[in-house]
Amino acid sequence: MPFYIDADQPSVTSLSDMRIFMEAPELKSIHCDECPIRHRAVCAKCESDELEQLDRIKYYRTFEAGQPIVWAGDRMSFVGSVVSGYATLTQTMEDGRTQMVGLLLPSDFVGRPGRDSAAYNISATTDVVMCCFRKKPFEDMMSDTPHIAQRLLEMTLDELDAAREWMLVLGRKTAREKIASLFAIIARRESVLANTGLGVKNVARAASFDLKFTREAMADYLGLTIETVSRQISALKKDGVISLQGKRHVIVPDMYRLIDEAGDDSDGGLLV
Amino acid sequence: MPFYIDADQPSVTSLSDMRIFMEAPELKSIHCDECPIRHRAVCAKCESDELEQLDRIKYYRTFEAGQPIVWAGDRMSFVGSVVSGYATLTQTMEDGRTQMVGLLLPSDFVGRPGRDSAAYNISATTDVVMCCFRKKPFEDMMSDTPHIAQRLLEMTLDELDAAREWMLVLGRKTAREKIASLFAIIARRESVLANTGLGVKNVARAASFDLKFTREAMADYLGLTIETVSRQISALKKDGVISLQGKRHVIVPDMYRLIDEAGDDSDGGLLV
DNA sequence: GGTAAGCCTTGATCTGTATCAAAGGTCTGA
DNA sequence: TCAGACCTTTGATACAGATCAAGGCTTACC
Repeated sequence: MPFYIDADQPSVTSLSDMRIFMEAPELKSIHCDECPIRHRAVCAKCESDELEQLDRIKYYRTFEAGQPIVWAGDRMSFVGSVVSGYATLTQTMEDGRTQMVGLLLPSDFVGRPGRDSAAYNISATTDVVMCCFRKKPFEDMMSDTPHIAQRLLEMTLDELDAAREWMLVLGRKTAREKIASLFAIIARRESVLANTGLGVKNVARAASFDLKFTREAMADYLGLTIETVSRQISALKKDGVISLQGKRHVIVPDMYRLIDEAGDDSDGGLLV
Repeated sequence: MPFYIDADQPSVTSLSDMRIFMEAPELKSIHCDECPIRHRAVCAKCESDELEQLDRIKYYRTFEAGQPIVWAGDRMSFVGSVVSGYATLTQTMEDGRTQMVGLLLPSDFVGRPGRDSAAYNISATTDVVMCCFRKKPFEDMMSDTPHIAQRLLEMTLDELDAAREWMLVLGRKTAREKIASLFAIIARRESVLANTGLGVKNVARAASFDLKFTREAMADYLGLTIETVSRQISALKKDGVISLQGKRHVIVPDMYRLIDEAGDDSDGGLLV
């Protein structure tokens, strides 16, 4: 199948970055220096000798959209970074209720050093390329070189903050606020300036993005049903907070309005 | 006011541990070797020379039950560990809706190295003793000695797991399951064997604990109202899942039953 | 002993979201 | 071109939990 080209994520993985993977089926050949996530992933603080060492123990794997990467409880022989694409962490109850508990974007880390079975289901939402390290050599490197552990700590603290923001969304926000919050988060992370024909004055307030999620994935993210997700999206559209091109492309004419709908007191700082 | 004696937490801070603090108003005099959280806090992996170094930069602070420790947005000049008592992290929306996003028990770490304002409200639920380090010297030590950062990484990863479990509770569980989940978590962490008169055979399944929280705090933890919390506790009592001594002491005759009510597929392993 | 302030419980009613149901789009493959 | 699968939307109805309201219990203080 053709490789998924994510034209809406120019800052993260540009088209030319992706070509490296598309045109090199032998993925192992990409050197860390040329890696699109080099400066944001777990390797961000590594010196060039450390990078060499990582380079030797790494290998690439690809996962097709919709496919599981690991199941909760499975033995995990590797850890690694998402190079391109989206993946999700989900928890499931016996009766099938499921809750998404993590969202993995390019540069995010997968797996927990020191634990050998997965705690959550991980699955690919879009096609995903991962840079993997066998667990043992990676853990050895971690205890030798502090740069990896330092970066991992920073990243984990950021994830914890994100999880706590999300807890407020799950516990206290209405369905409409939940949808607005989700859109605000996505827009913050990967919006492109929207050409909405609103004129120069409003360009800075506008944004647009492709929704990588089905209604079901959004429902699992927000603790809602797909029907409620659908209704609230329709309502936001009717009220002019967003507009849609097709079912998956969202245009936000005024980010401040969207953030207001999300009920966040964290203000326009989001747009910086 | 007299120091709060937490007789239900023998494994964490024994009565005699507490006397150290009660009888020594000049708290600074306690040496790390005698510290009740020495082997579980951020200092757990430190060698004796590192401990000496920490000893020199630490100081103790106490907070009364109900008092704020820091407000979100405030400048935070210190980081530290909870030595005894309970504290909570909460987020608040403009209109007053609040969600608890973290629970701080003895040995838990407060503050984020590298950030200088608090992201959440932190307040003391019971009387709290904290072991504090001024931020700058602590950060300097962190970059010199890997043991602190290593331990902090472990602890942060554990907190992230707890936050994700909590997200499932908030997003997908019913009110009754939420209460049962909360009780199961508390019981797991600090239950004492209950003398419920059920006979030897059932002792291992039984547990009891003091609720340190008001109904309001539980509601903020679980994303419910106080009325719903109250009703669900009454219902669990009526159904024999728990019984109460006064309003705050909970007896669980059968932990398996409680865990079943919580809807967790994570099974009896919790009791180990 | 009386009263005020907190906290908790319980009842009545309302409402936001889930559930049940049907139908419209879009894409794929025969 | 059609059938089938999947995703999405929309309507009707049900229900869990919120909201509004009242009263009980405990503790503190005058």
